[in-house]
Amino acid sequence: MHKNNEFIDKLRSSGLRPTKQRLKICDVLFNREKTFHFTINDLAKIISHQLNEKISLATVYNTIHAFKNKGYLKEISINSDKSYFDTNITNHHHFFDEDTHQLIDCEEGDIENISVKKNITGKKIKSVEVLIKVASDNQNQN
Amino acid sequence: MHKNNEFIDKLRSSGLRPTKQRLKICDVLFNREKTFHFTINDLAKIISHQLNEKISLATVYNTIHAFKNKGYLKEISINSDKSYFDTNITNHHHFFDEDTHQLIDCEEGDIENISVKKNITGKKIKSVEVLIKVASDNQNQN
DNA sequence: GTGTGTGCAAAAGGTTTGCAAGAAA
DNA sequence: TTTCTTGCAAACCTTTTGCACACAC
Repeated sequence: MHKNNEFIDKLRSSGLRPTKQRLKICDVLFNREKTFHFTINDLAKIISHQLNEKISLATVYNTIHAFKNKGYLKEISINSDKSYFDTNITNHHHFFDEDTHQLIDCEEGDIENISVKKNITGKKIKSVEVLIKVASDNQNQN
Repeated sequence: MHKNNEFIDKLRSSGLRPTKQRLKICDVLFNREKTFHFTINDLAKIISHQLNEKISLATVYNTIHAFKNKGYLKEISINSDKSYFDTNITNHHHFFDEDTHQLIDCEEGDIENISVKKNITGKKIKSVEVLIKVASDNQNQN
């Protein structure tokens, strides 16, 4: 919780009021060394079980969407029943482990730059995402 | 409906009984020139509104999953509230138009081969999918 | 005090499931 | 007749919404 003031500034500077709930979520998401991949459900579980705090699900959804809109989180394109988010907002790609349903960041250099040679008339490229699905050798393909 | 026998053989050969419903769905999906991208809802609408036939939603889900498992369809990785399927089962990538929610196939050559330089220990790469999100120039980014 | 944010419960939307009736082999 | 498939409704899960109350400023 030692980055609290940092979080308060961050929220204030983007027009979000630094409420208790938002600060708690900041603490879970951003007060860590490594990137964090999660679903809303993951996050809610961490808050309620691990931290024994109670934040309404609706508030978690609200906050995550607010953070995403402010650019503090990225949503990852995976075909899944739930949405996955990533605290790493740099341009990067992902491995998705089909056995464990875990995401792993690709680092720069793991994949060469993608050059897209086709244009859609009147449209601009907003993002290019690569998803590499992996599974144990003796697993049936998705 | 002139490919009916072909469909019957296809289904039989993969251990699926060629029922009226499955043949109708085959007709909608595979009796066309170009690739077809769709959601279950799209498909159900075509069947009920356009063709005025009645197939239970559960059966549509059943059939699409069976077809996917047999390799007749591909599911596309998009973060969306619904699942998108593709009748083009070759290795290829996609544009996703954020304005219209339409998918467009990338043809071979539109994107250079992706070389993945990282390995996940004990895991095998099952697929590499590229998703290029596009939108009108004056649109806010996703 | 004003405007935002929170929490709860209800609703919505997509997908899955259980089971009885029907069709294919 | 045996096995697979269908259809319906209910259940399930994630996500969204409406509204009263509480909190930040």
